[in-house]
Amino acid sequence: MFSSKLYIDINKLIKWNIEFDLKLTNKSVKKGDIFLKAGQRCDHLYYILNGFTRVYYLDLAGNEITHWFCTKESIITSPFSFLKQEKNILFFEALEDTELLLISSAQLEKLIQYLPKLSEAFRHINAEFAMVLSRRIMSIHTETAEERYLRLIKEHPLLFQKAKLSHIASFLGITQQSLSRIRKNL
Amino acid sequence: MFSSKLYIDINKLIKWNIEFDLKLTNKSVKKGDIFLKAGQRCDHLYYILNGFTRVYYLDLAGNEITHWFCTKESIITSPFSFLKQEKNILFFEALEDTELLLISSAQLEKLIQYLPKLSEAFRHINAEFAMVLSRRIMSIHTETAEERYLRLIKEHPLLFQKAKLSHIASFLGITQQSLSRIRKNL
DNA sequence: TGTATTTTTTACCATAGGGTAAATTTATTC
DNA sequence: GAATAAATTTACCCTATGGTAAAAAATACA
Repeated sequence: MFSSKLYIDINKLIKWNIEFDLKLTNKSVKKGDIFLKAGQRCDHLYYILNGFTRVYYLDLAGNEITHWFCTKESIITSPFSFLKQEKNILFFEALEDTELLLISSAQLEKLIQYLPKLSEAFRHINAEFAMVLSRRIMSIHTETAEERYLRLIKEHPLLFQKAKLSHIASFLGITQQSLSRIRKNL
Repeated sequence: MFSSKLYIDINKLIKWNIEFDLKLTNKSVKKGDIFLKAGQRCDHLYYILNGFTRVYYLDLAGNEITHWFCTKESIITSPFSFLKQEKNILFFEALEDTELLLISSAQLEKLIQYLPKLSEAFRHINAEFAMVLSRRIMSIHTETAEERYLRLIKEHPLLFQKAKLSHIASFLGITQQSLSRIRKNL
Protein backbone atom coordinates (compact mmCIF):
# COMPACT_ATOMS: atom_id res chain seq x y z
CA MET A 1 0.00 0.00 0.00
CA PHE A 2 2.50 2.63 1.10
CA SER A 3 5.58 0.69 0.44
CA SER A 4 5.69 -0.95 -2.94
CA LYS A 5 4.24 -4.20 -4.07
CA LEU A 6 6.44 -7.08 -4.91
CA TYR A 7 6.06 -7.96 -8.57
CA ILE A 8 6.26 -11.61 -7.61
CA ASP A 9 3.10 -13.38 -6.70
CA ILE A 10 2.72 -15.57 -3.68
CA ASN A 11 2.38 -18.80 -5.63
CA LYS A 12 5.63 -18.31 -7.46
CA LEU A 13 7.40 -17.52 -4.24
CA ILE A 14 6.04 -20.66 -2.61
CA LYS A 15 6.99 -22.70 -5.67
CA TRP A 16 10.55 -21.39 -5.59
CA ASN A 17 10.75 -22.02 -1.88
CA ILE A 18 10.25 -25.72 -2.57
CA GLU A 19 12.10 -25.90 -5.89
CA PHE A 20 15.29 -24.29 -4.61
CA ASP A 21 14.99 -25.61 -1.09
CA LEU A 22 15.17 -22.12 0.34
CA LYS A 23 13.64 -23.08 3.66
CA LEU A 24 11.76 -19.82 3.98
CA THR A 25 10.21 -19.34 7.39
CA ASN A 26 6.49 -18.83 7.88
CA LYS A 27 5.18 -16.77 10.72
CA SER A 28 1.64 -16.08 11.87
CA VAL A 29 0.93 -13.15 14.11
CA LYS A 30 -2.27 -12.08 15.82
CA LYS A 31 -3.92 -8.71 15.64
CA GLY A 32 -2.12 -6.40 18.02
CA ASP A 33 1.13 -8.37 18.05
CA ILE A 34 4.35 -6.47 17.69
CA PHE A 35 6.47 -8.88 15.73
CA LEU A 36 9.59 -6.77 15.54
CA LYS A 37 10.77 -4.30 18.13
CA ALA A 38 13.29 -1.48 18.06
CA GLY A 39 16.66 -2.74 19.19
CA GLN A 40 16.12 -6.20 17.68
CA ARG A 41 18.10 -6.91 14.54
CA CYS A 42 15.94 -6.99 11.44
CA ASP A 43 17.79 -9.39 9.17
CA HIS A 44 14.81 -10.50 7.12
CA LEU A 45 12.47 -9.20 4.52
CA TYR A 46 8.92 -9.75 5.76
CA TYR A 47 6.72 -10.66 2.86
CA ILE A 48 3.09 -10.22 3.86
CA LEU A 49 1.09 -13.16 2.59
CA ASN A 50 -2.05 -11.87 4.22
CA GLY A 51 -3.05 -9.21 6.69
CA PHE A 52 -2.26 -5.63 7.45
CA THR A 53 0.62 -4.10 9.35
CA ARG A 54 1.93 -0.84 10.62
CA VAL A 55 5.53 0.28 10.94
CA TYR A 56 6.27 2.89 13.55
CA TYR A 57 9.04 4.36 15.65
CA LEU A 58 9.25 6.47 18.79
CA ASP A 59 10.21 10.13 18.83
CA LEU A 60 12.27 11.62 21.65
CA ALA A 61 9.15 12.22 23.74
CA GLY A 62 8.16 8.58 23.31
CA ASN A 63 5.25 9.17 20.93
CA GLU A 64 4.59 6.52 18.32
CA ILE A 65 5.11 7.87 14.82
CA THR A 66 3.59 5.74 12.08
CA HIS A 67 6.16 5.47 9.33
CA TRP A 68 4.11 3.46 6.87
CA PHE A 69 1.38 0.90 6.49
CA CYS A 70 1.76 -2.39 4.62
CA THR A 71 -0.82 -4.57 2.96
CA LYS A 72 -0.61 -8.09 1.67
CA GLU A 73 1.76 -8.88 -1.18
CA SER A 74 4.16 -6.20 -0.12
CA ILE A 75 7.41 -6.33 1.75
CA ILE A 76 8.48 -4.69 4.95
CA THR A 77 11.89 -4.51 6.42
CA SER A 78 14.03 -2.14 8.41
CA PRO A 79 16.34 -0.97 5.64
CA PHE A 80 18.80 0.49 8.14
CA SER A 81 19.18 -2.85 9.82
CA PHE A 82 18.73 -5.21 6.86
CA LEU A 83 21.08 -3.42 4.48
CA LYS A 84 23.43 -1.62 6.80
CA GLN A 85 23.52 -3.65 9.98
CA GLU A 86 22.66 -0.48 11.84
CA LYS A 87 20.57 -0.59 14.96
CA ASN A 88 16.91 -1.06 14.13
CA ILE A 89 14.60 1.67 15.42
CA LEU A 90 11.37 0.40 13.87
CA PHE A 91 8.46 -1.53 15.38
CA PHE A 92 6.33 -3.82 13.21
CA GLU A 93 2.77 -4.21 14.44
CA ALA A 94 0.01 -6.41 13.05
CA LEU A 95 -3.21 -4.40 12.74
CA GLU A 96 -5.05 -7.61 11.89
CA ASP A 97 -4.13 -11.30 11.95
CA THR A 98 -1.22 -11.55 9.58
CA GLU A 99 0.69 -14.29 7.75
CA LEU A 100 4.31 -13.58 7.00
CA LEU A 101 7.01 -15.18 4.93
CA LEU A 102 10.49 -14.34 6.15
CA ILE A 103 13.39 -14.04 3.73
CA SER A 104 16.90 -13.66 5.09
CA SER A 105 19.57 -11.90 3.08
CA ALA A 106 21.29 -15.25 2.53
CA GLN A 107 18.04 -16.71 1.18
CA LEU A 108 17.56 -13.65 -0.99
CA GLU A 109 21.05 -14.04 -2.43
CA LYS A 110 20.40 -17.72 -3.11
CA LEU A 111 17.10 -16.93 -4.79
CA ILE A 112 18.74 -14.33 -6.98
CA GLN A 113 21.50 -16.78 -7.87
CA TYR A 114 18.94 -19.20 -9.22
CA LEU A 115 16.87 -16.50 -10.85
CA PRO A 116 19.13 -13.58 -11.75
CA LYS A 117 16.18 -11.80 -13.29
CA LEU A 118 14.85 -11.31 -9.79
CA SER A 119 17.59 -8.84 -9.12
CA GLU A 120 15.91 -6.62 -11.69
CA ALA A 121 12.57 -7.07 -9.96
CA PHE A 122 14.04 -6.02 -6.65
CA ARG A 123 15.75 -3.10 -8.29
CA HIS A 124 12.34 -1.97 -9.49
CA ILE A 125 10.75 -2.51 -6.11
CA ASN A 126 13.36 -0.29 -4.53
CA ALA A 127 12.95 2.32 -7.24
CA GLU A 128 9.20 2.32 -6.78
CA PHE A 129 9.57 2.62 -3.07
CA ALA A 130 11.83 5.62 -3.53
CA MET A 131 9.17 7.13 -5.78
CA VAL A 132 6.46 6.62 -3.18
CA LEU A 133 8.64 8.30 -0.56
CA SER A 134 9.53 11.10 -2.96
CA ARG A 135 5.86 11.78 -3.60
CA ARG A 136 5.20 11.80 0.11
CA ILE A 137 7.84 14.47 0.70
CA MET A 138 6.35 16.51 -2.12
CA SER A 139 2.95 16.15 -0.56
CA ILE A 140 4.25 17.34 2.81
CA HIS A 141 5.90 20.32 1.15
CA THR A 142 2.97 21.46 -0.98
CA GLU A 143 -0.23 20.36 0.73
CA THR A 144 -1.89 21.30 3.99
CA ALA A 145 -2.68 18.61 6.54
CA GLU A 146 -6.31 18.75 5.43
CA GLU A 147 -5.39 18.17 1.79
CA ARG A 148 -3.15 15.26 2.73
CA TYR A 149 -5.95 13.77 4.80
CA LEU A 150 -8.45 14.06 1.98
CA ARG A 151 -6.05 12.51 -0.48
CA LEU A 152 -5.37 9.64 1.90
CA ILE A 153 -9.09 8.92 2.21
CA LYS A 154 -9.43 9.00 -1.54
CA GLU A 155 -6.43 6.82 -2.30
CA HIS A 156 -6.69 4.40 0.61
CA PRO A 157 -10.25 4.31 1.91
CA LEU A 158 -9.78 0.84 3.42
CA LEU A 159 -7.04 2.14 5.67
CA PHE A 160 -9.65 3.92 7.75
CA GLN A 161 -11.31 0.65 8.61
CA LYS A 162 -8.09 -0.94 9.80
CA ALA A 163 -6.00 1.72 11.45
CA LYS A 164 -6.77 3.98 14.36
CA LEU A 165 -7.02 7.69 13.77
CA SER A 166 -4.03 8.21 16.00
CA HIS A 167 -1.99 5.98 13.66
CA ILE A 168 -3.17 7.94 10.68
CA ALA A 169 -2.55 11.30 12.33
CA SER A 170 1.11 10.56 12.99
CA PHE A 171 1.43 9.13 9.48
CA LEU A 172 0.15 12.48 8.19
CA GLY A 173 2.57 14.30 10.46
CA ILE A 174 0.01 15.88 12.79
CA THR A 175 -1.39 15.18 16.24
CA GLN A 176 -4.51 13.15 16.82
CA GLN A 177 -6.24 16.32 18.07
CA SER A 178 -5.44 18.21 14.89
CA LEU A 179 -6.78 15.37 12.78
CA SER A 180 -9.93 15.37 14.84
CA ARG A 181 -10.37 19.10 14.29
CA ILE A 182 -9.79 18.72 10.56
CA ARG A 183 -12.43 16.01 10.39
CA LYS A 184 -14.85 18.21 12.30
CA ASN A 185 -14.43 21.11 9.88
CA LEU A 186 -15.33 19.05 6.81
CA MET B 1 24.73 14.24 -1.42
CA PHE B 2 21.00 13.92 -0.93
CA SER B 3 20.38 11.28 -3.47
CA SER B 4 22.71 8.35 -3.24
CA LYS B 5 26.15 7.89 -4.62
CA LEU B 6 26.79 5.50 -7.42
CA TYR B 7 29.07 2.72 -6.24
CA ILE B 8 30.77 2.86 -9.63
CA ASP B 9 33.59 5.26 -10.10
CA ILE B 10 33.91 7.57 -13.04
CA ASN B 11 36.93 5.83 -14.51
CA LYS B 12 35.21 2.48 -14.68
CA LEU B 13 32.19 4.03 -16.28
CA ILE B 14 34.33 5.73 -18.91
CA LYS B 15 36.22 2.48 -19.51
CA TRP B 16 32.97 0.54 -20.03
CA ASN B 17 31.67 3.25 -22.29
CA ILE B 18 34.56 2.53 -24.66
CA GLU B 19 34.78 -1.24 -24.05
CA PHE B 20 31.11 -1.94 -24.73
CA ASP B 21 30.66 0.83 -27.27
CA LEU B 22 27.81 2.30 -25.26
CA LYS B 23 28.05 5.71 -26.91
CA LEU B 24 27.18 7.53 -23.71
CA THR B 25 26.53 11.22 -24.27
CA ASN B 26 28.52 13.91 -22.50
CA LYS B 27 26.95 17.21 -21.66
CA SER B 28 28.46 20.35 -20.16
CA VAL B 29 26.23 22.93 -18.60
CA LYS B 30 27.03 26.34 -17.19
CA LYS B 31 26.18 27.64 -13.77
CA GLY B 32 22.58 28.74 -13.80
CA ASP B 33 21.56 26.55 -16.73
CA ILE B 34 18.38 24.58 -16.43
CA PHE B 35 19.23 21.42 -18.31
CA LEU B 36 15.92 19.67 -17.87
CA LYS B 37 12.54 21.33 -17.62
CA ALA B 38 9.16 20.14 -16.42
CA GLY B 39 7.18 18.80 -19.36
CA GLN B 40 10.27 17.49 -21.13
CA ARG B 41 10.66 13.73 -21.07
CA CYS B 42 13.47 12.60 -18.82
CA ASP B 43 14.62 9.38 -20.44
CA HIS B 44 18.15 9.41 -19.11
CA LEU B 45 20.03 8.98 -15.92
CA TYR B 46 22.24 12.01 -15.44
CA TYR B 47 25.50 10.94 -13.90
CA ILE B 48 27.27 14.00 -12.49
CA LEU B 49 30.94 13.79 -13.39
CA ASN B 50 31.62 17.15 -11.81
CA GLY B 51 29.64 20.06 -10.45
CA PHE B 52 26.63 20.64 -8.31
CA THR B 53 22.96 20.62 -9.20
CA ARG B 54 19.55 21.26 -7.76
CA VAL B 55 16.29 19.46 -8.54
CA TYR B 56 13.13 21.45 -8.02
CA TYR B 57 9.48 21.62 -8.99
CA LEU B 58 6.76 24.23 -8.85
CA ASP B 59 3.87 24.20 -6.41
CA LEU B 60 0.40 25.37 -7.40
CA ALA B 61 1.27 28.97 -6.59
CA GLY B 62 4.33 28.74 -8.83
CA ASN B 63 6.92 28.69 -6.05
CA GLU B 64 10.07 26.69 -6.65
CA ILE B 65 10.37 23.81 -4.19
CA THR B 66 13.82 22.29 -3.98
CA HIS B 67 13.40 18.54 -4.00
CA TRP B 68 17.03 17.58 -3.59
CA PHE B 69 20.59 18.57 -4.28
CA CYS B 70 23.10 16.45 -6.15
CA THR B 71 26.88 16.42 -6.00
CA LYS B 72 29.42 14.78 -8.26
CA GLU B 73 29.47 11.02 -8.57
CA SER B 74 25.78 10.76 -7.96
CA ILE B 75 22.87 10.24 -10.31
CA ILE B 76 19.82 12.34 -10.93
CA THR B 77 16.78 11.44 -12.90
CA SER B 78 13.08 12.03 -12.85
CA PRO B 79 11.94 8.61 -11.64
CA PHE B 80 8.35 9.28 -12.66
CA SER B 81 9.44 9.92 -16.21
CA PHE B 82 12.40 7.56 -16.49
CA LEU B 83 10.72 4.52 -15.00
CA LYS B 84 7.07 5.16 -15.64
CA GLN B 85 6.90 7.30 -18.75
CA GLU B 86 4.81 9.73 -16.76
CA LYS B 87 5.00 13.44 -17.41
CA ASN B 88 8.08 14.92 -15.82
CA ILE B 89 7.46 17.71 -13.32
CA LEU B 90 11.06 18.27 -12.24
CA PHE B 91 13.57 20.94 -13.22
CA PHE B 92 17.31 20.22 -13.12
CA GLU B 93 19.43 23.28 -12.50
CA ALA B 94 23.22 23.55 -12.44
CA LEU B 95 24.31 25.53 -9.38
CA GLU B 96 27.85 25.55 -10.73
CA ASP B 97 29.45 24.56 -14.03
CA THR B 98 28.61 20.89 -14.35
CA GLU B 99 29.74 17.94 -16.48
CA LEU B 100 27.17 15.24 -17.07
CA LEU B 101 27.19 11.77 -18.53
CA LEU B 102 23.82 10.74 -19.89
CA ILE B 103 22.69 7.12 -19.74
CA SER B 104 19.52 6.12 -21.53
CA SER B 105 17.47 3.18 -20.35
CA ALA B 106 18.58 1.25 -23.46
CA GLN B 107 22.21 1.96 -22.60
CA LEU B 108 21.59 0.96 -19.01
CA GLU B 109 20.08 -2.34 -20.12
CA LYS B 110 23.03 -2.97 -22.41
CA LEU B 111 25.49 -2.17 -19.66
CA ILE B 112 23.71 -4.53 -17.28
CA GLN B 113 23.71 -7.24 -19.96
CA TYR B 114 27.48 -7.07 -20.16
CA LEU B 115 27.92 -6.70 -16.42
CA PRO B 116 25.00 -8.40 -14.66
CA LYS B 117 26.58 -7.58 -11.32
CA LEU B 118 25.69 -3.98 -11.99
CA SER B 119 22.07 -4.78 -11.51
CA GLU B 120 22.92 -5.44 -7.89
CA ALA B 121 24.74 -2.14 -7.66
CA PHE B 122 21.72 -0.29 -8.97
CA ARG B 123 19.47 -2.24 -6.66
CA HIS B 124 21.58 -0.96 -3.78
CA ILE B 125 21.57 2.58 -5.11
CA ASN B 126 17.80 2.54 -5.16
CA ALA B 127 17.62 1.02 -1.70
CA GLU B 128 19.97 3.65 -0.35
CA PHE B 129 17.98 6.38 -1.99
CA ALA B 130 14.84 5.05 -0.34
CA MET B 131 16.66 5.10 2.98
CA VAL B 132 17.71 8.71 2.51
CA LEU B 133 14.14 9.66 1.72
CA SER B 134 12.84 7.61 4.64
CA ARG B 135 15.18 9.43 6.99
CA ARG B 136 14.05 12.74 5.60
CA ILE B 137 10.41 11.97 6.30
CA MET B 138 11.36 10.93 9.83
CA SER B 139 13.23 14.17 10.26
CA ILE B 140 10.21 16.19 9.08
CA HIS B 141 7.98 14.30 11.50
CA THR B 142 10.18 14.56 14.58
CA GLU B 143 12.30 17.69 14.26
CA THR B 144 11.48 21.38 14.20
CA ALA B 145 12.59 23.49 11.25
CA GLU B 146 15.42 24.83 13.39
CA GLU B 147 16.66 21.35 14.22
CA ARG B 148 16.51 20.32 10.59
CA TYR B 149 18.44 23.44 9.64
CA LEU B 150 21.16 22.77 12.22
CA ARG B 151 21.50 19.19 11.11
CA LEU B 152 21.78 20.25 7.49
CA ILE B 153 24.60 22.66 8.33
CA LYS B 154 26.36 19.94 10.28
CA GLU B 155 25.96 17.22 7.66
CA HIS B 156 26.37 19.33 4.54
CA PRO B 157 28.28 22.50 5.37
CA LEU B 158 29.45 22.92 1.77
CA LEU B 159 25.89 23.20 0.59
CA PHE B 160 25.70 26.65 2.12
CA GLN B 161 28.45 27.89 -0.15
CA LYS B 162 26.76 26.64 -3.27
CA ALA B 163 23.02 27.04 -2.84
CA LYS B 164 20.96 30.11 -2.08
CA LEU B 165 19.14 30.31 1.22
CA SER B 166 15.85 30.31 -0.64
CA HIS B 167 16.79 26.95 -2.18
CA ILE B 168 17.66 25.58 1.22
CA ALA B 169 14.51 26.96 2.84
CA SER B 170 12.21 25.17 0.42
CA PHE B 171 14.32 22.02 0.78
CA LEU B 172 13.69 22.24 4.52
CA GLY B 173 10.01 22.82 3.89
CA ILE B 174 9.81 26.39 5.15
CA THR B 175 9.76 29.86 3.61
CA GLN B 176 12.84 31.93 3.07
CA GLN B 177 11.57 34.36 5.71
CA SER B 178 11.22 31.64 8.30
CA LEU B 179 14.72 30.42 7.60
CA SER B 180 15.99 33.94 7.99
CA ARG B 181 14.24 34.26 11.33
CA ILE B 182 15.68 30.95 12.49
CA ARG B 183 19.18 32.07 11.54
CA LYS B 184 18.67 35.31 13.42
CA ASN B 185 17.64 33.55 16.63
CA LEU B 186 20.77 31.39 16.80
C1' DT C 1 -26.35 -5.54 30.40
C1' DG C 2 -23.34 -2.92 33.08
C1' DT C 3 -18.46 -1.69 33.89
C1' DA C 4 -13.88 -0.78 32.56
C1' DT C 5 -10.88 0.53 29.05
C1' DT C 6 -9.64 2.54 24.91
C1' DT C 7 -10.35 5.80 21.36
C1' DT C 8 -11.91 10.06 19.75
C1' DT C 9 -13.46 14.64 20.30
C1' DT C 10 -13.64 19.11 22.31
C1' DA C 11 -11.87 23.27 24.50
C1' DC C 12 -8.53 26.22 25.98
C1' DC C 13 -4.35 28.87 25.19
C1' DA C 14 0.52 28.88 23.24
C1' DT C 15 3.62 29.02 19.34
C1' DA C 16 5.95 27.94 15.01
C1' DG C 17 5.75 29.22 10.76
C1' DG C 18 3.14 31.67 6.67
C1' DG C 19 1.95 35.94 3.79
C1' DT C 20 2.72 40.52 2.42
C1' DA C 21 5.57 44.28 1.97
C1' DA C 22 9.38 47.01 2.60
C1' DA C 23 14.28 47.70 4.00
C1' DT C 24 18.79 46.23 3.76
C1' DT C 25 22.62 43.84 2.17
C1' DT C 26 25.15 41.57 -1.46
C1' DA C 27 26.24 40.64 -6.17
C1' DT C 28 26.34 41.99 -11.00
C1' DT C 29 26.99 44.88 -14.82
C1' DC C 30 28.13 48.71 -17.60
C1' DG D 1 32.66 52.61 -8.76
C1' DA D 2 27.94 54.09 -9.61
C1' DA D 3 23.75 51.96 -11.01
C1' DT D 4 20.96 48.07 -11.22
C1' DA D 5 19.39 43.75 -9.97
C1' DA D 6 19.21 39.92 -6.90
C1' DA D 7 19.33 37.89 -2.39
C1' DT D 8 18.42 38.27 2.34
C1' DT D 9 16.53 40.21 6.36
C1' DT D 10 13.16 42.52 9.05
C1' DA D 11 8.56 43.74 10.63
C1' DC D 12 3.90 43.32 10.83
C1' DC D 13 -0.15 40.51 11.66
C1' DC D 14 -2.44 35.99 10.76
C1' DT D 15 -3.38 31.04 10.83
C1' DA D 16 -2.54 26.20 11.28
C1' DT D 17 -1.12 23.14 14.36
C1' DG D 18 0.73 21.80 19.10
C1' DG D 19 0.17 20.82 24.18
C1' DT D 20 -2.54 19.91 28.09
C1' DA D 21 -6.56 18.34 30.07
C1' DA D 22 -11.04 16.89 30.33
C1' DA D 23 -15.42 15.15 28.21
C1' DA D 24 -17.71 12.10 25.23
C1' DA D 25 -18.10 8.14 22.47
C1' DA D 26 -16.94 3.63 21.17
C1' DT D 27 -15.22 -0.81 22.22
C1' DA D 28 -14.04 -4.71 24.99
C1' DC D 29 -14.99 -7.44 28.80
C1' DA D 30 -17.01 -9.94 32.46
